[in-house]
Amino acid sequence: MSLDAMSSDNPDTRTRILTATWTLLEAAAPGKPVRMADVAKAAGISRQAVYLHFPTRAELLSAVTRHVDEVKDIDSRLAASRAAPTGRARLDAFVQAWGDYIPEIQGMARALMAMRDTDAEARAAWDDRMAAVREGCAAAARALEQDGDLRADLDVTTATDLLTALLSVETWRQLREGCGWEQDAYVRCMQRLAAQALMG
Amino acid sequence: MSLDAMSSDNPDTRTRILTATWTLLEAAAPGKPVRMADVAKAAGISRQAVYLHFPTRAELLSAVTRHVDEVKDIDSRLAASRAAPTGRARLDAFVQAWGDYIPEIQGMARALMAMRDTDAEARAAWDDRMAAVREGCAAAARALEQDGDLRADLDVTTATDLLTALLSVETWRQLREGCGWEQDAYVRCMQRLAAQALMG
DNA sequence: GGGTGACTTTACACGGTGTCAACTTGACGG
DNA sequence: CCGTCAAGTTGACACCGTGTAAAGTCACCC
Repeated sequence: MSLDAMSSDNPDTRTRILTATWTLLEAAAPGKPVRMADVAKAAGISRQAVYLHFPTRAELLSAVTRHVDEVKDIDSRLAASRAAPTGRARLDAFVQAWGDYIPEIQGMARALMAMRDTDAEARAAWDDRMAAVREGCAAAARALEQDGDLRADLDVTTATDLLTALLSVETWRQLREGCGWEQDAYVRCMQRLAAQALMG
Repeated sequence: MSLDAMSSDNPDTRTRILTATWTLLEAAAPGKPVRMADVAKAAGISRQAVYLHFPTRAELLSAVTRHVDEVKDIDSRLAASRAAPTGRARLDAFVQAWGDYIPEIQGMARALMAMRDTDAEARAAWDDRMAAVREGCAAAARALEQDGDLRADLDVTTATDLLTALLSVETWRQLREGCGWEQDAYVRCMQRLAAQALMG
Protein backbone atom coordinates (compact mmCIF):
# COMPACT_ATOMS: atom_id res chain seq x y z
CA MET A 1 0.00 0.00 0.00
CA SER A 2 1.39 3.40 -1.00
CA LEU A 3 2.28 5.99 1.62
CA ASP A 4 -0.37 8.48 0.65
CA ALA A 5 -3.12 5.92 0.87
CA MET A 6 -2.67 4.77 4.39
CA SER A 7 -5.90 5.82 6.05
CA SER A 8 -8.19 2.80 6.47
CA ASP A 9 -9.52 2.37 2.92
CA ASN A 10 -8.04 3.59 -0.32
CA PRO A 11 -9.29 7.15 -0.20
CA ASP A 12 -8.40 8.25 -3.70
CA THR A 13 -10.76 6.22 -5.88
CA ARG A 14 -13.30 5.90 -3.15
CA THR A 15 -13.78 9.62 -2.75
CA ARG A 16 -13.70 10.02 -6.51
CA ILE A 17 -16.67 7.67 -6.67
CA LEU A 18 -18.43 9.57 -3.92
CA THR A 19 -17.99 12.99 -5.47
CA ALA A 20 -18.87 11.67 -8.93
CA THR A 21 -22.08 10.18 -7.56
CA TRP A 22 -22.89 13.38 -5.75
CA THR A 23 -22.39 15.49 -8.85
CA LEU A 24 -24.53 13.18 -10.94
CA LEU A 25 -27.25 13.14 -8.31
CA GLU A 26 -27.46 16.93 -8.18
CA ALA A 27 -27.45 17.18 -11.96
CA ALA A 28 -29.82 14.31 -12.65
CA ALA A 29 -33.15 15.14 -14.20
CA PRO A 30 -36.10 13.67 -12.34
CA GLY A 31 -37.27 10.46 -13.95
CA LYS A 32 -33.88 9.04 -14.82
CA PRO A 33 -32.14 7.50 -11.85
CA VAL A 34 -28.35 7.54 -11.59
CA ARG A 35 -27.15 4.03 -12.40
CA MET A 36 -24.04 2.26 -11.25
CA ALA A 37 -22.71 2.40 -14.81
CA ASP A 38 -23.16 6.17 -14.87
CA VAL A 39 -21.27 6.53 -11.63
CA ALA A 40 -18.45 4.35 -12.95
CA LYS A 41 -18.12 6.34 -16.14
CA ALA A 42 -18.14 9.63 -14.27
CA ALA A 43 -15.49 8.36 -11.88
CA GLY A 44 -13.39 7.09 -14.78
CA ILE A 45 -13.38 3.46 -13.71
CA SER A 46 -15.14 0.26 -14.64
CA ARG A 47 -18.56 -0.62 -13.28
CA GLN A 48 -17.15 -3.54 -11.32
CA ALA A 49 -14.62 -1.30 -9.60
CA VAL A 50 -17.51 0.57 -8.02
CA TYR A 51 -18.66 -2.69 -6.48
CA LEU A 52 -15.13 -3.14 -5.15
CA HIS A 53 -15.76 -0.16 -2.89
CA PHE A 54 -19.51 -0.29 -2.33
CA PRO A 55 -21.29 -3.62 -2.27
CA THR A 56 -24.67 -2.21 -3.28
CA ARG A 57 -26.19 0.88 -4.77
CA ALA A 58 -27.95 1.61 -1.51
CA GLU A 59 -24.68 1.52 0.41
CA LEU A 60 -23.11 3.84 -2.10
CA LEU A 61 -25.96 6.32 -1.73
CA SER A 62 -25.81 6.01 2.00
CA ALA A 63 -22.07 6.68 1.95
CA VAL A 64 -22.63 9.72 -0.21
CA THR A 65 -24.94 11.24 2.39
CA ARG A 66 -22.31 10.82 5.05
CA HIS A 67 -19.65 12.23 2.74
CA VAL A 68 -21.74 15.28 1.88
CA ASP A 69 -22.58 15.98 5.49
CA GLU A 70 -18.88 15.85 6.23
CA VAL A 71 -17.90 18.16 3.39
CA LYS A 72 -20.74 20.63 3.88
CA ASP A 73 -20.38 20.35 7.62
CA ILE A 74 -23.96 20.74 8.68
CA ASP A 75 -22.90 20.84 12.31
CA SER A 76 -21.13 24.15 12.04
CA ARG A 77 -24.06 25.53 10.12
CA LEU A 78 -26.28 24.98 13.08
CA ALA A 79 -23.85 26.73 15.40
CA ALA A 80 -25.75 29.99 14.99
CA SER A 81 -28.96 28.41 16.19
CA ARG A 82 -27.24 26.90 19.22
CA ALA A 83 -25.81 30.26 20.20
CA ALA A 84 -29.13 32.09 20.06
CA PRO A 85 -30.10 33.91 23.29
CA THR A 86 -33.81 33.09 23.24
CA GLY A 87 -35.87 30.09 22.22
CA ARG A 88 -37.58 32.10 19.54
CA ALA A 89 -34.29 33.30 18.08
CA ARG A 90 -33.03 29.76 18.15
CA LEU A 91 -36.05 28.55 16.28
CA ASP A 92 -35.69 31.20 13.58
CA ALA A 93 -31.99 30.49 13.19
CA PHE A 94 -32.60 26.79 12.94
CA VAL A 95 -35.31 27.13 10.34
CA GLN A 96 -33.03 29.37 8.33
CA ALA A 97 -29.97 27.12 8.61
CA TRP A 98 -31.82 23.94 7.71
CA GLY A 99 -33.92 25.63 5.04
CA ASP A 100 -30.79 26.89 3.33
CA TYR A 101 -29.14 23.49 3.61
CA ILE A 102 -31.91 21.63 1.81
CA PRO A 103 -31.11 22.95 -1.68
CA GLU A 104 -27.58 21.66 -1.38
CA ILE A 105 -28.61 18.11 -0.66
CA GLN A 106 -31.77 18.09 -2.72
CA GLY A 107 -30.50 15.81 -5.51
CA MET A 108 -29.25 13.26 -3.03
CA ALA A 109 -32.43 13.48 -1.06
CA ARG A 110 -34.48 12.74 -4.13
CA ALA A 111 -32.47 9.64 -5.01
CA LEU A 112 -32.62 8.35 -1.46
CA MET A 113 -36.31 9.02 -1.12
CA ALA A 114 -37.00 7.22 -4.38
CA MET A 115 -35.22 4.13 -3.06
CA ARG A 116 -36.75 4.38 0.37
CA ASP A 117 -39.79 2.36 -0.59
CA THR A 118 -37.88 -0.53 -2.05
CA ASP A 119 -34.61 -0.69 -0.17
CA ALA A 120 -34.18 -1.03 3.55
CA GLU A 121 -30.61 0.23 3.46
CA ALA A 122 -31.59 3.41 1.64
CA ARG A 123 -34.42 3.90 4.08
CA ALA A 124 -32.03 3.53 6.98
CA ALA A 125 -29.59 6.02 5.48
CA TRP A 126 -32.34 8.56 4.99
CA ASP A 127 -33.89 8.01 8.40
CA ASP A 128 -30.49 8.47 9.96
CA ARG A 129 -30.06 11.86 8.34
CA MET A 130 -33.56 12.88 9.27
CA ALA A 131 -32.95 11.86 12.84
CA ALA A 132 -30.19 14.45 12.92
CA VAL A 133 -32.60 17.13 11.73
CA ARG A 134 -35.15 16.00 14.25
CA GLU A 135 -32.56 16.43 16.96
CA GLY A 136 -32.18 20.04 15.88
CA CYS A 137 -35.94 20.47 16.00
CA ALA A 138 -36.05 18.94 19.46
CA ALA A 139 -33.36 21.32 20.70
CA ALA A 140 -35.36 24.28 19.45
CA ALA A 141 -38.52 22.94 21.07
CA ARG A 142 -36.71 22.50 24.39
CA ALA A 143 -35.36 26.01 24.23
CA LEU A 144 -38.85 27.36 23.73
CA GLU A 145 -40.14 25.35 26.63
CA GLN A 146 -37.43 26.68 28.92
CA ASP A 147 -38.45 30.19 28.00
CA GLY A 148 -42.03 29.24 28.83
CA ASP A 149 -42.94 30.04 25.24
CA LEU A 150 -44.20 26.64 24.19
CA ARG A 151 -47.94 26.43 23.65
CA ALA A 152 -49.76 24.97 26.61
CA ASP A 153 -51.31 22.19 24.57
CA LEU A 154 -47.94 20.96 23.25
CA ASP A 155 -45.31 18.86 24.93
CA VAL A 156 -41.74 18.86 23.63
CA THR A 157 -42.17 15.61 21.71
CA THR A 158 -45.31 16.72 19.91
CA ALA A 159 -43.75 20.08 19.12
CA THR A 160 -40.73 18.29 17.69
CA ASP A 161 -42.94 16.05 15.54
CA LEU A 162 -44.71 19.07 14.19
CA LEU A 163 -41.62 21.09 13.46
CA THR A 164 -39.94 18.16 11.75
CA ALA A 165 -42.98 17.66 9.53
CA LEU A 166 -43.15 21.35 8.70
CA LEU A 167 -39.51 21.41 7.68
CA SER A 168 -39.56 18.22 5.62
CA VAL A 169 -37.72 18.09 2.32
CA GLU A 170 -40.98 17.11 0.64
CA THR A 171 -42.63 20.31 1.76
CA TRP A 172 -39.65 22.34 0.64
CA ARG A 173 -39.72 20.69 -2.77
CA GLN A 174 -43.43 21.14 -3.19
CA LEU A 175 -43.26 24.85 -2.42
CA ARG A 176 -40.06 25.63 -4.27
CA GLU A 177 -40.31 23.32 -7.27
CA GLY A 178 -44.02 22.71 -7.45
CA CYS A 179 -45.20 26.24 -6.72
CA GLY A 180 -42.14 28.21 -7.78
CA TRP A 181 -41.51 29.96 -4.46
CA GLU A 182 -38.27 31.82 -3.92
CA GLN A 183 -35.92 30.41 -1.35
CA ASP A 184 -36.18 33.37 1.00
CA ALA A 185 -39.95 33.41 0.70
CA TYR A 186 -39.89 29.78 1.80
CA VAL A 187 -37.62 30.51 4.74
CA ARG A 188 -39.58 33.51 5.98
CA CYS A 189 -42.86 31.70 5.66
CA MET A 190 -41.59 28.67 7.53
CA GLN A 191 -40.18 30.87 10.28
CA ARG A 192 -43.59 32.40 10.79
CA LEU A 193 -45.41 29.07 10.55
CA ALA A 194 -43.04 27.37 12.95
CA ALA A 195 -43.38 30.16 15.48
CA GLN A 196 -47.17 30.12 15.21
CA ALA A 197 -47.33 26.36 15.38
CA LEU A 198 -45.19 26.05 18.51
CA MET A 199 -45.85 29.30 20.34
CA GLY A 200 -49.06 30.65 18.68
CA MET B 1 -69.72 -10.73 -26.00
CA SER B 2 -72.21 -11.76 -23.29
CA LEU B 3 -75.22 -9.62 -22.52
CA ASP B 4 -74.11 -8.56 -19.06
CA ALA B 5 -70.81 -7.25 -20.36
CA MET B 6 -72.00 -4.73 -22.85
CA SER B 7 -70.84 -1.41 -21.42
CA SER B 8 -67.83 -0.16 -23.39
CA ASP B 9 -65.13 -2.48 -21.97
CA ASN B 10 -65.63 -5.80 -20.27
CA PRO B 11 -66.39 -4.53 -16.78
CA ASP B 12 -66.32 -7.78 -14.88
CA THR B 13 -62.68 -8.79 -14.99
CA ARG B 14 -61.56 -5.24 -15.36
CA THR B 15 -63.11 -4.13 -12.10
CA ARG B 16 -61.91 -7.34 -10.45
CA ILE B 17 -58.39 -6.31 -11.42
CA LEU B 18 -58.95 -2.81 -10.12
CA THR B 19 -60.31 -3.87 -6.76
CA ALA B 20 -57.68 -6.58 -6.39
CA THR B 21 -54.94 -4.02 -7.03
CA TRP B 22 -56.51 -1.61 -4.62
CA THR B 23 -56.73 -4.22 -1.88
CA LEU B 24 -53.14 -5.27 -2.40
CA LEU B 25 -51.98 -1.68 -2.40
CA GLU B 26 -53.65 -0.93 0.90
CA ALA B 27 -52.34 -4.13 2.45
CA ALA B 28 -48.83 -3.96 1.04
CA ALA B 29 -46.00 -3.51 3.48
CA PRO B 30 -43.67 -0.67 2.56
CA GLY B 31 -40.59 -1.96 0.79
CA LYS B 32 -42.29 -4.56 -1.34
CA PRO B 33 -44.06 -3.06 -4.31
CA VAL B 34 -47.17 -4.70 -5.73
CA ARG B 35 -46.16 -6.46 -8.95
CA MET B 36 -48.21 -7.28 -11.97
CA ALA B 37 -47.97 -10.96 -11.07
CA ASP B 38 -49.37 -10.25 -7.60
CA VAL B 39 -52.28 -8.39 -9.08
CA ALA B 40 -52.98 -11.23 -11.49
CA LYS B 41 -52.94 -13.84 -8.77
CA ALA B 42 -55.21 -11.80 -6.54
CA ALA B 43 -57.65 -11.26 -9.39
CA GLY B 44 -57.55 -14.96 -10.21
CA ILE B 45 -56.28 -14.56 -13.74
CA SER B 46 -53.01 -14.89 -15.59
CA ARG B 47 -50.43 -12.15 -15.64
CA GLN B 48 -50.94 -11.59 -19.35
CA ALA B 49 -54.65 -11.07 -18.88
CA VAL B 50 -53.83 -8.02 -16.80
CA TYR B 51 -51.98 -6.60 -19.79
CA LEU B 52 -55.07 -7.30 -21.87
CA HIS B 53 -56.86 -4.65 -19.83
CA PHE B 54 -54.04 -2.30 -18.82
CA PRO B 55 -51.09 -1.81 -21.15
CA THR B 56 -48.68 -0.79 -18.40
CA ARG B 57 -48.36 -0.86 -14.67
CA ALA B 58 -48.57 2.90 -14.56
CA GLU B 59 -51.86 2.91 -16.43
CA LEU B 60 -53.23 0.29 -14.08
CA LEU B 61 -52.29 2.37 -11.06
CA SER B 62 -53.68 5.45 -12.67
CA ALA B 63 -56.95 3.64 -13.40
CA VAL B 64 -57.12 2.49 -9.79
CA THR B 65 -56.99 6.08 -8.55
CA ARG B 66 -59.90 6.98 -10.79
CA HIS B 67 -61.77 3.90 -9.70
CA VAL B 68 -61.24 4.61 -6.03
CA ASP B 69 -62.27 8.23 -6.36
CA GLU B 70 -65.44 7.01 -8.02
CA VAL B 71 -66.22 4.40 -5.39
CA LYS B 72 -65.32 6.55 -2.41
CA ASP B 73 -66.85 9.57 -4.05
CA ILE B 74 -64.58 12.27 -2.78
CA ASP B 75 -66.84 14.91 -4.27
CA SER B 76 -69.72 14.24 -1.94
CA ARG B 77 -67.30 14.18 0.97
CA LEU B 78 -66.39 17.74 0.33
CA ALA B 79 -70.03 18.80 0.20
CA ALA B 80 -69.89 19.78 3.86
CA SER B 81 -67.03 22.16 3.28
CA ARG B 82 -68.80 23.78 0.32
CA ALA B 83 -71.90 24.38 2.38
CA ALA B 84 -70.09 26.06 5.26
CA PRO B 85 -71.38 29.54 6.14
CA THR B 86 -68.02 31.19 6.82
CA GLY B 87 -64.58 30.92 5.32
CA ARG B 88 -63.20 29.67 8.59
CA ALA B 89 -65.85 26.95 8.88
CA ARG B 90 -65.19 25.97 5.31
CA LEU B 91 -61.50 25.66 5.98
CA ASP B 92 -62.06 23.47 9.03
CA ALA B 93 -64.51 21.26 7.17
CA PHE B 94 -62.17 20.90 4.25
CA VAL B 95 -59.20 19.97 6.41
CA GLN B 96 -61.35 17.40 8.16
CA ALA B 97 -62.80 15.90 4.99
CA TRP B 98 -59.47 15.62 3.21
CA GLY B 99 -57.61 14.53 6.31
CA ASP B 100 -60.08 11.70 6.82
CA TYR B 101 -59.88 10.73 3.17
CA ILE B 102 -56.11 10.29 3.15
CA PRO B 103 -56.07 7.05 5.17
CA GLU B 104 -58.35 5.43 2.65
CA ILE B 105 -56.12 6.13 -0.31
CA GLN B 106 -52.83 5.91 1.52
CA GLY B 107 -51.68 2.61 -0.02
CA MET B 108 -52.41 3.80 -3.49
CA ALA B 109 -50.75 7.09 -2.82
CA ARG B 110 -47.59 5.35 -1.68
CA ALA B 111 -47.40 3.21 -4.82
CA LEU B 112 -48.02 6.15 -7.09
CA MET B 113 -45.51 8.35 -5.30
CA ALA B 114 -42.89 5.64 -5.53
CA MET B 115 -43.34 5.50 -9.31
CA ARG B 116 -43.53 9.24 -9.70
CA ASP B 117 -39.79 9.63 -10.09
CA THR B 118 -39.42 7.04 -12.80
CA ASP B 119 -42.67 7.05 -14.70
CA ALA B 120 -44.28 10.02 -16.39
CA GLU B 121 -47.69 8.34 -16.50
CA ALA B 122 -47.69 7.70 -12.78
CA ARG B 123 -46.59 11.26 -12.16
CA ALA B 124 -49.44 12.54 -14.30
CA ALA B 125 -51.99 10.38 -12.47
CA TRP B 126 -50.78 11.62 -9.11
CA ASP B 127 -50.56 15.25 -10.17
CA ASP B 128 -54.09 15.04 -11.49
CA ARG B 129 -55.40 13.85 -8.14
CA MET B 130 -53.43 16.47 -6.30
CA ALA B 131 -54.76 19.16 -8.59
CA ALA B 132 -58.23 18.23 -7.35
CA VAL B 133 -57.11 18.67 -3.75
CA ARG B 134 -55.48 21.95 -4.63
CA GLU B 135 -58.75 23.13 -6.07
CA GLY B 136 -60.37 22.44 -2.71
CA CYS B 137 -57.61 24.39 -0.99
CA ALA B 138 -58.08 27.27 -3.40
CA ALA B 139 -61.81 27.34 -2.74
CA ALA B 140 -61.18 27.57 0.99
CA ALA B 141 -58.63 30.33 0.47
CA ARG B 142 -61.07 32.30 -1.68
CA ALA B 143 -63.80 31.93 0.93
CA LEU B 144 -61.46 33.35 3.57
CA GLU B 145 -60.57 36.24 1.34
CA GLN B 146 -64.20 37.10 0.76
CA ASP B 147 -64.72 37.21 4.51
CA GLY B 148 -61.73 39.53 4.71
CA ASP B 149 -60.06 36.95 6.92
CA LEU B 150 -57.04 36.22 4.77
CA ARG B 151 -53.77 37.52 6.16
CA ALA B 152 -52.73 40.80 4.60
CA ASP B 153 -49.40 39.41 3.43
CA LEU B 154 -51.00 36.51 1.52
CA ASP B 155 -52.71 36.45 -1.82
CA VAL B 156 -55.06 33.62 -2.72
CA THR B 157 -52.46 31.76 -4.76
CA THR B 158 -49.83 31.83 -2.05
CA ALA B 159 -52.38 30.80 0.54
CA THR B 160 -53.39 27.90 -1.67
CA ASP B 161 -49.78 26.82 -2.10
CA LEU B 162 -49.29 26.86 1.63
CA LEU B 163 -52.46 24.99 2.47
CA THR B 164 -51.75 22.34 -0.15
CA ALA B 165 -48.27 21.80 1.27
CA LEU B 166 -49.58 21.61 4.82
CA LEU B 167 -52.13 18.99 3.85
CA SER B 168 -49.80 16.85 1.76
CA VAL B 169 -49.98 13.08 2.05
CA GLU B 170 -46.29 13.06 2.93
CA THR B 171 -46.92 15.22 5.97
CA TRP B 172 -49.84 13.06 7.00
CA ARG B 173 -47.73 9.92 6.70
CA GLN B 174 -44.85 11.41 8.62
CA LEU B 175 -47.05 12.42 11.52
CA ARG B 176 -49.28 9.37 11.62
CA GLU B 177 -46.87 6.62 10.69
CA GLY B 178 -43.54 8.16 11.59
CA CYS B 179 -44.58 9.79 14.84
CA GLY B 180 -47.56 7.63 15.78
CA TRP B 181 -50.12 10.41 15.98
CA GLU B 182 -53.78 9.55 16.21
CA GLN B 183 -55.94 10.51 13.28
CA ASP B 184 -58.02 13.02 15.20
CA ALA B 185 -54.94 14.59 16.73
CA TYR B 186 -53.65 15.07 13.20
CA VAL B 187 -56.91 16.62 12.03
CA ARG B 188 -57.24 19.00 14.97
CA CYS B 189 -53.64 20.08 14.72
CA MET B 190 -53.91 20.72 11.01
CA GLN B 191 -57.09 22.70 11.47
CA ARG B 192 -55.31 24.96 13.92
CA LEU B 193 -52.19 25.23 11.77
CA ALA B 194 -54.14 25.97 8.64
CA ALA B 195 -56.15 28.67 10.36
CA GLN B 196 -53.01 30.25 11.84
CA ALA B 197 -51.14 30.01 8.55
CA LEU B 198 -53.85 31.67 6.48
CA MET B 199 -55.56 33.99 8.95
CA GLY B 200 -52.94 34.20 11.76
C1' DG C 1 -70.45 -25.15 -37.71
C1' DG C 2 -67.86 -21.12 -37.92
C1' DG C 3 -66.51 -16.86 -35.95
C1' DT C 4 -65.36 -13.90 -32.15
C1' DG C 5 -63.67 -12.33 -27.79
C1' DA C 6 -61.70 -13.36 -23.34
C1' DC C 7 -58.32 -15.80 -21.35
C1' DT C 8 -54.32 -19.26 -20.92
C1' DT C 9 -49.61 -21.02 -21.52
C1' DT C 10 -45.12 -20.66 -22.92
C1' DA C 11 -41.37 -18.11 -24.45
C1' DC C 12 -38.57 -14.28 -24.87
C1' DA C 13 -36.30 -9.36 -25.12
C1' DC C 14 -34.81 -5.66 -22.28
C1' DG C 15 -32.71 -3.02 -18.58
C1' DG C 16 -30.56 -2.74 -14.23
C1' DT C 17 -28.30 -4.92 -10.21
C1' DG C 18 -25.16 -7.81 -8.38
C1' DT C 19 -21.68 -12.04 -8.83
C1' DC C 20 -17.76 -14.51 -10.55
C1' DA C 21 -13.43 -15.74 -12.52
C1' DA C 22 -9.36 -14.81 -14.97
C1' DC C 23 -6.16 -11.39 -16.49
C1' DT C 24 -3.19 -6.99 -16.11
C1' DT C 25 -0.52 -3.55 -13.88
C1' DG C 26 2.29 -1.20 -10.58
C1' DA C 27 4.53 -0.78 -6.23
C1' DC C 28 6.70 -3.04 -2.57
C1' DG C 29 10.12 -5.87 -0.10
C1' DG C 30 12.94 -10.15 0.07
C1' DC D 1 15.10 -9.63 -10.18
C1' DC D 2 11.44 -12.16 -8.61
C1' DG D 3 7.21 -12.96 -5.96
C1' DT D 4 3.33 -11.08 -4.14
C1' DC D 5 -0.40 -8.24 -3.00
C1' DA D 6 -3.81 -4.69 -3.91
C1' DA D 7 -6.51 -2.35 -7.13
C1' DG D 8 -8.58 -2.47 -11.53
C1' DT D 9 -9.93 -4.52 -15.96
C1' DT D 10 -12.74 -7.45 -19.12
C1' DG D 11 -16.37 -10.42 -20.18
C1' DA D 12 -19.83 -13.48 -18.96
C1' DC D 13 -23.78 -14.55 -16.43
C1' DA D 14 -27.87 -15.13 -12.98
C1' DC D 15 -31.89 -12.79 -11.21
C1' DC D 16 -36.02 -9.89 -11.34
C1' DG D 17 -39.67 -7.38 -12.98
C1' DT D 18 -41.84 -5.26 -17.08
C1' DG D 19 -43.62 -5.66 -21.38
C1' DT D 20 -44.26 -8.34 -26.10
C1' DA D 21 -45.50 -12.12 -29.03
C1' DA D 22 -47.71 -16.25 -30.65
C1' DA D 23 -50.42 -20.19 -30.49
C1' DG D 24 -53.95 -22.69 -28.17
C1' DT D 25 -58.50 -23.31 -25.39
C1' DC D 26 -63.22 -22.49 -24.31
C1' DA D 27 -67.77 -20.52 -24.36
C1' DC D 28 -71.13 -18.21 -26.44
C1' DC D 29 -73.81 -16.48 -30.33
C1' DC D 30 -75.20 -16.05 -35.05
